[in-house]
Formats: sequence, structure tokens, C-alpha cells
Amino acid sequence: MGIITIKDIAKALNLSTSTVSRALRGSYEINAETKRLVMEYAERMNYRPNPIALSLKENRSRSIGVIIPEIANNFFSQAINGIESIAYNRGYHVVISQNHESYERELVSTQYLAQRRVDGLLVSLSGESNDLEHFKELQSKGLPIVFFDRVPQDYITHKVTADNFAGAYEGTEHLIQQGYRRIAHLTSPSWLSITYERLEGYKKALQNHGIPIDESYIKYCSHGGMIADEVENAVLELIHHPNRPHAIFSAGDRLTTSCISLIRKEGLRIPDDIAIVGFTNLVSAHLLNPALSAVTQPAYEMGQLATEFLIDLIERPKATIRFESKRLDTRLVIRESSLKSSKNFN
Amino acid sequence: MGIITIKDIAKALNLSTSTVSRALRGSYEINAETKRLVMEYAERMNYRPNPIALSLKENRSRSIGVIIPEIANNFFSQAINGIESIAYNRGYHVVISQNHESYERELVSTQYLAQRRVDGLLVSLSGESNDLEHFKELQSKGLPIVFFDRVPQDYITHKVTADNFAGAYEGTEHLIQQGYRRIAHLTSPSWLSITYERLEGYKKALQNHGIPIDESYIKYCSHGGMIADEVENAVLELIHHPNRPHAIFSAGDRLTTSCISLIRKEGLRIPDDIAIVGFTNLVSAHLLNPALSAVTQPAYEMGQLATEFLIDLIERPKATIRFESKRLDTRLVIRESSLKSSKNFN
DNA sequence: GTGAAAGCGCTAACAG
DNA sequence: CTGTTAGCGCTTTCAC
Repeated sequence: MGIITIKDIAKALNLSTSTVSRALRGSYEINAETKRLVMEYAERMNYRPNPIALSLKENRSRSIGVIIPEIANNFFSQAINGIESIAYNRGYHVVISQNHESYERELVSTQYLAQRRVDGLLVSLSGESNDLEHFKELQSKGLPIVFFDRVPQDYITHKVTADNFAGAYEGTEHLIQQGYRRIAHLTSPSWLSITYERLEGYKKALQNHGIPIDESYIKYCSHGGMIADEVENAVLELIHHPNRPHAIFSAGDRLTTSCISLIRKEGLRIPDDIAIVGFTNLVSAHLLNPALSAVTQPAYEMGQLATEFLIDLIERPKATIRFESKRLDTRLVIRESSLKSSKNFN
Repeated sequence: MGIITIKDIAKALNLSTSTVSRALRGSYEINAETKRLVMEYAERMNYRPNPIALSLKENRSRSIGVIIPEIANNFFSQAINGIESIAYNRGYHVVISQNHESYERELVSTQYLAQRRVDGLLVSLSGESNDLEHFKELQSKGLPIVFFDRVPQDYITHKVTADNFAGAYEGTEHLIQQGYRRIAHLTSPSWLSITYERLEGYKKALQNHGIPIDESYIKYCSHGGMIADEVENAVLELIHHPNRPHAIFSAGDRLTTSCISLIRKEGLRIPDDIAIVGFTNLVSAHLLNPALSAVTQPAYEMGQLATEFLIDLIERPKATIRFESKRLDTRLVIRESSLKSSKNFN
């Protein structure tokens, strides 16, 4: 016996499909005995409602779509676990889609999920996304969207981010306090929110400590580290800078690992020649050589919060909502890669 | 104007839905002019067929389900990219589900995906799965399933794995050639295929080099590293073993990182006190302290191959198939963590 | 060459 | 309390 439907139950019990349907959902208007009969039979035959039929009928799917740049990134995989923890508790399934930092793929994923009638979207923008029309249009048609991590500037909805400014400030200030003054910043595409906020934190820390800002110390990687050459060029430019920086504050898992890798390939030592603090959630940070100082984001909690926002939006669509932009605190973990070296270079 | 349906097109063009349907799929029996009209209008209105309606009608979804232990694992995230690369090219979407090494969650995910009418399943077993009835039942109902990485023993279908035996043999032999003789093995739950195959490779290498096998050097972590205590106990038992091993051959990303972490916490040096080779795809292996020697699997290719098998199964279901078990070669990358130390301990 | 009708599995408005 | 009917979007006989 294959997959069983309401019809099969109805036939077997000599009832109409509607009676069975009502019985299964425990409708008050069904005779207790009939109910029992239906329930028992359904149980015995291991009946499961067809979610596709339900989706078609109700125009929703009890699932939420997640569109992120890359799964193979500690921040995002942690965030996904946070997302799932809330979603499953509240009866939603999670469908994950990667954009691989491409606008095109973000667009395709978005359309696909929308057609699949996900009840809401959780988005962290690709490195290429400046046009947000596809999201705006869906939202205007009633699809709730919550952004997290990489959020758009002028877009009215809930947003969940880490406190990128404060995190970058703290990371940079730590380097300053260690005695470094020539501090570079290796970062993601300039138009991303995380880039801007971290940059501001970095600049502010320098300013507050009377260190002039040198634009040639700031390197953007417009593909967020997806293209090896790009990072390589950026890092090499820093290394061969006439006034080589003594420390680099780098953003993102991939940027940070590539950066470390290149510095070592060039035969320089960390932190003696160049110190590093990464804005990253790398799980293996403490195992790196040297152990990596890192500003980490509460990825799991960010995923959870974003999901709570989203499901609230889904479940009370009519409520007058005051959209929120939540910032969660980052945490600076100091390890060897940023400790003051004995060398005196200032 | 919201989401547009065939009905809307029919109304606008004064045609019947069936004509529109046929026109859209280019049926030969439709007047060229009508076709053009329909196509143009559909294009202009940005019509997209409702995949849910199609799924209901055709009892399939043009998507494949992937059930893996953990996304936050370099091997699996690389495999997913391989899977997606093939799937998208052949017109399938990919739905990812994690089992978090739990049989229960594997079961739930499987049911869910089956109900969602995925056209096939790509599975790497959870660390708890010894009962495979849920897969067998679905397969007997016609749902193609392909296993990869962690595959069941006696189960007739395509399977894709790395050559775990050869990889483990090579890794262990490398340690032996470096002069290590007391070599321990830290591994996953004993009933998993990967565990067995790697264990055999490890043993065979020892045997071939005349080293007796000491069962107390073999530690299974039945939760595959998901439970910190378990790994900790295993590693501590090795470290405090009356004849402390001089090298550990460890399996899996998480096991390996935990192992390194604990050895260092105990104040031992790698490789001087204990050398390490990991059977792992850790992307940051070369950045660890010390750089980690690793047996790596061709994760991307494994994902691709498994997907090709699966889609072939989906698309020619009637064909008499000779099920294959493909083994792909691993690669040993030697780095500092396994280099012969100057100390002489044998 | 085109339309009417049925059906995929389910729910709900409407009748009894 | 239960059955009939219609409809979600689409494809596909079966008629004309």
C-alpha cells in the first residue's frame, strides 16, 4: 500500500472526504465515534496530509526561505542553526539557498522560493546586490522579508545585525592599545552595510586615538573573497606598501584566512611583522598559527532573532508593526595574532 | 497586478485555459498566431507556472532532497556545492536537511522530503542510523536514493564514497614512515561505513609494517564529535595511556580540531609529543598550528557524481540498472603536524 | 485548432 | 452530524 489519501480513508470507512477531513482536524461538529474511527484508521495506515495539496489550497507552505551568500562559512552555518531552532519550534521548515555572492543567483533563488510559496524570506545580501527591486516587489505583494547581517540601507522591514561599528571599533582599538599605529583594513565590497559600519568603527577608533586615516590602507574586495586574485592583490598591495602596515584588521572568514595565508607565503611573521585581528566567526580561530584574535558575531542568536521577527510578521500580517533594527553585541577574543611584538616600529 | 495564472491569460486573450496551457508548452496542434499571442502576453506579464500545482498534478517536484549530518562541516559544504552544480544544470533544485547526527531527525527529514515529493534523495547517514527501514520503504515505493560518504552496508543502490581504506592506509603509513610506531586512531561511531573502512586501512598499514594492533589505541566517538565530553574523554584516555601514543590518526573535521585543541590544552606539543594526521577536509588545515597533515576527500566531485547517479535514476526509472559503488581517490597532504620530530621515542 | 471536463489532495461554504 | 460541491493551478483526455 502506497501513499494514502483522505479519499482512501473515506472509501474504506464509507464516509465522505469532507467528513474525514473534518474528523482529522478534530472539528467539533463530528461525532465522537466517527472521529475515533477515522483517527484510528488514519493512524494505522500511517496517513500524512499531502503538504503540496495544502500549499496549493492555502497558498502558503509553512516554510521559510533563507537566502545567504555561502553555506561554507562559519557565520552562516551557525546562523542557519539558530534559524532552524526557532523555525522548527514554531512549525516551519527551512529551505536554504546560496547566492554565491552573485546578484543573478540571488534573483533566481528569490523567484524560486517565492514560487514555492515560502511564507517568508530571511535574507543576507550577496556582495553584488545593489538593486533590491525583486525583494521590494515581493514584499509589496505581502511576502514578509527580514534581513540579517548584510542588510539594505533604505528598506523598511525588520533587520538584525551585529553591532558592526562597535565590534570594529573594539578590534581596532585593541590593536592601537597594543601599540600598533599603522593599521590597515581589509574588507568586503564597499556598498555592503557590514562594510560601511565596520569601516566607520575602524575609522572612529583611529580618530579617537589621534591616528590619521590613510585611505591606501583600506582595501575592498568586491567579491568578498570569492575570487582569489582579488584578495591576493589587496593583501600584496598592503605588504608592499611603501609604509607597510604593522597590523591588519580584516573582515570575514574568507578574507581573514586568505590574508593570513598570503602573509605567511610572503615570508612574514604574525604578529611580529604584521599583526591581525579578524572580524570572523571561524571555529578554528584558536587553532590557527598563530591563534587568531577575532571579533565574533552572535551568529546563532542573530539567526534566532531574525526568525522570530519573520514568523511574527507571517502570523500577524495585519498588525500595525513598528519595524525594528536590532544590533547584537559582538565579542572580541584576544589571542596571539594581535599581541604586541617586541619589535619597535613606530 | 499580483501573481498571474494561466486562467488570467486565458481570460485576457479570450481563450480557454487548455489552449493557453498547450500554447505555452509549444504544442504542435496550436495555431502559430495563437501561440505567439499567448507567449507574448505571458512574457509581458511575467507569467511563471506555479510549481506547486505542477507538483500536485505530476506527483513530482523537480527537486532533490539532501540529508546530511551537518552543514557546518567542510566536507559536506563542499559536497553540497558539487551537488548543486549538477542539479541546477539538469533542471533540479536542491533542498538541504541536516540530521545533526540524530536518527530521529534523519527520520523526520526523510518523511518531510518524501511528502514534499522530492524526486530523489541524496543521503549521508547520521551517526545513529543503523535502522534503514525508512529509506527501504520509500525506495520500494519508487523513490530513488543514492548514498554518499556514509553509506549502508547491505543496501542495494548507487553509492559514492572516498576510498577510505586507501586513504587511511596512506595516512597511517606516512606516520609509520616518519618513524612513529605507537599510532592511535580516533574515529567516528563503529557502525558507520567510513569508520570501518578507515579502521581497516589503519590496521592494514600497521600490519604490513609489522606493528601489532593495540585495541586500546582505537577510540570511537559514537556521536561523531557532536558531544564535547565524548571526544575529550577519548583524547584524554590516549594522552594518559600508560604507553602514550606518539601519533594520532584522526577522522573527521570535528574530531580532528577537538583533538588538536585538547592536546594543546594538556600542554603537549604537536608533532614533538604527539603527531597528527587528520582524515578531514578542513579548509584551514594549512593555517593551523602546526599546519595539519590531512587525508582529504574529493568532496565536490563526490557530490557531483552522486547527483549524476541520482538524476539518472530519476529520469530512466524503468531501465535495468546495475547499481554501482564508486570509490574516489583521496589525497594525502603532508604538513608539519606529522613530520618526524627530533625526539627519539621508539 | 480549440474548448469542456476531470482530476491531482485537500478544505470550506452550503445544504440537509 | 454528514454529504455535495467548488476551487486552488495546471495538464490531459475526449469532443467538436
